[in-house]
Amino acid sequence: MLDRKPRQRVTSFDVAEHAGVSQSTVSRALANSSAITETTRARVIKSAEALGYMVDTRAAQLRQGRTGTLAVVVICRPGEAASDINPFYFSLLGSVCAAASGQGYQTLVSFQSAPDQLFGKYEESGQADGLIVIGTTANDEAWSYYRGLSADGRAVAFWGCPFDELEWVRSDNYEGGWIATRHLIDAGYKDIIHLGAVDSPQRQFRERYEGYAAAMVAAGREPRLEQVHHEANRETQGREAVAALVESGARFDALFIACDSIALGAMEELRDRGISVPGQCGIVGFDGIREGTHSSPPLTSIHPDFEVAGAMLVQTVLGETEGAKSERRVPITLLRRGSVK
Amino acid sequence: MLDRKPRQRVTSFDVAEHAGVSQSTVSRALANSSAITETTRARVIKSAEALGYMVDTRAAQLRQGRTGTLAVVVICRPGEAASDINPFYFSLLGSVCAAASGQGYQTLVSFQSAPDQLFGKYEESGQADGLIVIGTTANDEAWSYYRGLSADGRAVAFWGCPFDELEWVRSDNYEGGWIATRHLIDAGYKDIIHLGAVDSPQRQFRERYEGYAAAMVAAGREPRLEQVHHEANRETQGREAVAALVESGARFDALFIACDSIALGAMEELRDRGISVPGQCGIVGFDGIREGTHSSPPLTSIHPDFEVAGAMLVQTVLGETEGAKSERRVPITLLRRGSVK
DNA sequence: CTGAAAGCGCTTACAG
DNA sequence: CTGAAAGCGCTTACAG
Repeated sequence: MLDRKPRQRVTSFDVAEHAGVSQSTVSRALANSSAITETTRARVIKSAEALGYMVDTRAAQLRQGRTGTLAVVVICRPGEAASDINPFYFSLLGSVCAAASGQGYQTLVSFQSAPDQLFGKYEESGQADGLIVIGTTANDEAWSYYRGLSADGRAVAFWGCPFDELEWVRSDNYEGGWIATRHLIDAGYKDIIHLGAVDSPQRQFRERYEGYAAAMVAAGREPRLEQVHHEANRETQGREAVAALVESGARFDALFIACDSIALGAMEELRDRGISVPGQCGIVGFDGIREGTHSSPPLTSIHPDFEVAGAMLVQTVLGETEGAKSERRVPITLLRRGSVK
Repeated sequence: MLDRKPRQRVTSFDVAEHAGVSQSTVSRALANSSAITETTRARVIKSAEALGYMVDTRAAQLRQGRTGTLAVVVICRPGEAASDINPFYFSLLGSVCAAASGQGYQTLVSFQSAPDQLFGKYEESGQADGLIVIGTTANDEAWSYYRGLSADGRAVAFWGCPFDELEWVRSDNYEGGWIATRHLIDAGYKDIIHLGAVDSPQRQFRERYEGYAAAMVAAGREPRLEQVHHEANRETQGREAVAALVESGARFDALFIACDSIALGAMEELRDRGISVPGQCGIVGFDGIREGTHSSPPLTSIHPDFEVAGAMLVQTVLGETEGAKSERRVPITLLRRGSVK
C-alpha cells in the first residue's frame, strides 16, 4: 500500500500561496502565535483545511530541537516472544503510553531481548527526548547496557530495575507486603509463610518480604521465608516451592506470595495435593493480574495503581519529579477476591 | 531529567572536521555507500566513535522523505483505561511491534478511545509511513473515522475491523469454528450449541459461527445459536447467555463459545449452577488467552499464531501482500487444555 | 503585525 | 573517490 500512494506533500508554502500570505505567517498562524491577527489566522486556517495541510511534525521538531517523543523499551527474556510477556507489564505499557499522551508526547515502543540488538540511544539519534525502560525479567546484558546509558547522563526512567542508583519508579512493595500479611492475620490464619526471594535481582521481591516480615514481627510472630528458584518460569517456581514446603513437613495455613504468577502455580500445586484454598490455606499474591480473576478460587492480591505508575514514569523521565526516589512509589490496594477466608 | 542534560549535539560536521574529510563523505561513509574507500570509511567510523556521534534519524529521514516508522493505534472502548485492555490485543500489539522491528520499522503506539481525540493522520504530519489499527471493541466513531482515512488512499491495515472493504487481517475464524466443533463432536458430545453473535460488528464472530454451523451440518446435526447481548462486558455476556440457555430448558452438553472472555464468564455461570465442565458440558473458546490457563478447568480454545498475525499486519500496511484478502488469514491451532473430556 | 532569510542535520544530485 | 551546494519542511531571530 505504501507505494500505491501518489499523495504529493502539501507544504506551508502551498498554504501561503493559497491564502496570499508569506510562509512564515502560515507557520505562526497555525502555531497560534499571538503576533497574528485573528482575521489572518482565520484565512490561513481556511486555506490549510482546503488543501488538507498538516504541519510536518518531523521538520518542525528538527528545527525546534526536540522530538516530542518518549521511547519506551520493554526488556524481555532472551527468546521470549513479544506477545508472550506477563500481562502485568503490558498493562503498565498501556498506562505509560496513555500518560505520555496526556503530557503531549508520542511513544515509540520496542521490545528488546537479544544482547546484540539492544538499542537505547534515542536521544543522540534524535528519535526521542527521553527513555522509559520496563524490565519484565532478569536479563543481565540488557540491564547493564541500560545502566550504562543512564550513567552517561541520559534521561532514563526505570521500572523493575535491579540497581538502586538509577532513576526508578516502584510499587509500594513494603506497604503491600504489610497489608497482605495483616489481611491474612486478621482473617485468623496462624502460620503464615512468605514464598519469594530476598536475593533476587528483582529488588521488589525483597521489599515485599520486608513488609511481610515487619507485619509478622509487629504481631509477635516469626517471619518465615520459602525461597523460590529462579531457573524455572514463575508458575513452576510456585509449584516447586509449595512442593518443597509440603515435603519439608513445615506447618503453614497461609502464604503471602511475591507475585501472582508464582501464586497461580502455587495454587495449582496445592490443589493437586488436596489442600483447599482458602479453607486449609489462605493465599495473597502481588500484582493483581487479570488471570487471578478466573483461577479457582480467584486470587486475592495486592494491586498497584497503573495510572499512577504510568504517570510517575513519564514525570520521572521528564524530570518533573522533585524530591527523593522514595517518593516515586506507586500506591497499592488490597484486591479481595477469593483466596482468603 | 531532560533539563539536566547539557549534552551538546555532535553533528556530521564535527565528525568531518575530526576525520579531516568533508561532511558529505561522513554521511556516505556511515551510510555504507560503495563510493567510499574502506580506508576513508574506517577513519570516519573511528572519528564517529571517538566523538560519540550518531546519525540524526529525524534529519536523515526528513531529507529522504520517509519516516521508517509505522503508527499503531489501539482502539479502546470509550472510558476504558489503556491498562485494562483485553490481553489478547496486548499480545497482538507486541507481535506487531516485533514484526515491524524485524522489517526495520519503529513503532509509534497510541491508545485511542474518545471521539474528539482520534488521530490517524500520521502520514501527512510526517510521523509514520503507514498505520496499523487494532480494534479491541465496538467504537462507532473510531471505526468510521479510520474507515474514512483508509478510503482516502492512506496506508492503513486493520485488525478487528467491522468493514469488509478495508485492508484487514483476521484469524482463520471459519476454520477455527470448524475445528472447535469437530473436537467436541469427536469427544462424544451430542448437543453442541454455539454461544456468540451473527449480527455483531465484530465480523469475526459471524465467521466463527459459520465454521461451527458447517461442521455441524457435515456431521448431520443441526446448528443451534444462543446469542449474547452486546450491552454488558464479555464475561457478563457469557454468564447471561448460559443463564438464558439453562432457563429456556434447552438440552445441551457442549458449548463452542465465540471468545475466551465470554467463555470464562460462561464457565463461572455453569459452575454456579452445578453443571460440571467438562463432564456435563464441554467447552471450547476462541483466542487462547492466558487467563484460560488458570480457570478451572483450564479452557480449551482456538489459538491464532500471533507472530504470523503481527507479520501479516506489517506486510499489509507495507503493501507487500499480493493476492486477495482471503489470503490474509492468520492460521489457528486447537489448544487442548481441560474443558473438553 | 508581517515578510525575507537563516538554519535544524542530514542525503544526494552535480562536478571534478 | 571526494567535495561544495542544494534542499527536505519547518521555526524563529531580525527587520520593517
